[in-house]
Amino acid sequence: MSIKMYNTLTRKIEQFKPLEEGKVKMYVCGPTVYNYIHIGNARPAVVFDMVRRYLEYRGYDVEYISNFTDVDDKIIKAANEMGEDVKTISEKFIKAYHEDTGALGVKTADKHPTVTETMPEIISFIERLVDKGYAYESQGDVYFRTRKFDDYGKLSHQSIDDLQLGTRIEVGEKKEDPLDFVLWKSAKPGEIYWNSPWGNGRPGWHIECSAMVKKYLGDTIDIHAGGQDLSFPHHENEIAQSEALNEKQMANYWLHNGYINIDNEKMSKSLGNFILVHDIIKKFDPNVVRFFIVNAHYRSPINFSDELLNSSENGLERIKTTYANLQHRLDETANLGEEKDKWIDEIDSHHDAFIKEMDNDFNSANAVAALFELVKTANLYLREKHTQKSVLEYFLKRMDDMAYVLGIKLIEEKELLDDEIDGLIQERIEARKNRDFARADEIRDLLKDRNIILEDTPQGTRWKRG
RNA sequence: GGCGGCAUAGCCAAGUGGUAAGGCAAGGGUCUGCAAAACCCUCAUUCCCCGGUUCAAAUCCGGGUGCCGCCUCCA
Repeated sequence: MSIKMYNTLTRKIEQFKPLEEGKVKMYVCGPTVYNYIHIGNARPAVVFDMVRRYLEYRGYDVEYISNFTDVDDKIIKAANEMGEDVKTISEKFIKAYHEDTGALGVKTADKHPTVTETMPEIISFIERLVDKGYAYESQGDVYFRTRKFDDYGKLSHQSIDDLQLGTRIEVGEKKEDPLDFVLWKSAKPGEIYWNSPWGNGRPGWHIECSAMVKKYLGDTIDIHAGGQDLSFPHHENEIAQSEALNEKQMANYWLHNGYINIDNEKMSKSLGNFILVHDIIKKFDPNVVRFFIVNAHYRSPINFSDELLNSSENGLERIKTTYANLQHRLDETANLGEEKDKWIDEIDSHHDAFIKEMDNDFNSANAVAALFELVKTANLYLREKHTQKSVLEYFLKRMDDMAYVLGIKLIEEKELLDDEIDGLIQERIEARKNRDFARADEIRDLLKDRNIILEDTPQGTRWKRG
């Protein structure tokens, strides 16, 4: 068994073969940090974090890099509007990005390079493109000679001549050709700038990723990923820059995630239909948001609404309840010594299904279905009169494994109950023993008002937060 | 004008040639002191429409309809 993934470059699902056995070099385009991220920005962070987790789970050593664009027109604009400097703004939103994605269970990358700290490499990258004739200086700007790069359009499968027919490509007086794109922008008065061989200015948008990939991962990497809207022009331009300079394929596999929609339309800043992660996690457990995202295939568009989130919340609750029930039962169970039995085989079959689905282009929708099947099996097992510790532990282990890959948490931090509540629970247990059900129900209602839900099981009473 | 995606139950969503996963919601039942949780049963003779290929199509081919996206900053 091996992992397959859809490669935008070939438009096919391909067997994954890393450059180096057992290792994966992966780069994911990160955000421009001029605002809090919205759910649409969060999707690539979440789904490629899941890809990373899965590759690691399958034994790969993954080197994972994701950038922050911390200098850019939009940040300059935001800085001017807020009366702050660029650095203050970018630092603020880098911090916010880590908080928001962290809440969604996204692991920190091995390195989150910024444009500002990669400046020497960016400038040298551009210089070498100029030396090779792929770029030219024009009144303090530097442009890439798009037509000189023969493979231009290979990722988005656009013919360079069809692009010209589009009416939206700006001509620009400084360009030799309307298709040329900027590598270095000269600074306007008052703007933040760096010194360069072409005067004071700052990098264009695309060059940073080319420089960072080269610096941290090398000329050719295994996986380059990002949102679908980056495939053109961003990734196309990255390919042009990197392959023109390095004369090697930039990435073997290009992965792109689908959009998040609101009412079937792409969530975007310009439409104003975006929901900030910052805000939604005040309303829903971020764990629910994560579960919602991984519940669909990463390439499918997904609609986003409170109603759908509620549905996910209920589904996740079911999984968590089973997990808690397994743990509760574990405390009451001795190991009888019997080892191999049909339950173990059942667990294995669901785990195998999970692996098979994830192997197939990270089909987490089906992988979640496998998790639900495991939950169902666990619930059946929990109805047995006699359970074995080793089997319960194996259920928990496999649930842990799946939850790890999906990046969801199955366990709440159980804060300690205060003495009063604990006393009430004890009192109720006594009352039930004495068949004083009126008092028992009274206590249950009392606790319910305090958001403590009681469940009586043959193995005793357990509680959870509502 | 070019390139691409999608259309499956009340809702979400897999499935890309072998006879419709999974979840949410809903209804009925079992268990329970009552609940909760769980379990069982029911819930698409059918996959946007029309043709075609095939022993066999939601899946392949042709045509049509509708929605969405990229070609401009965008995850």
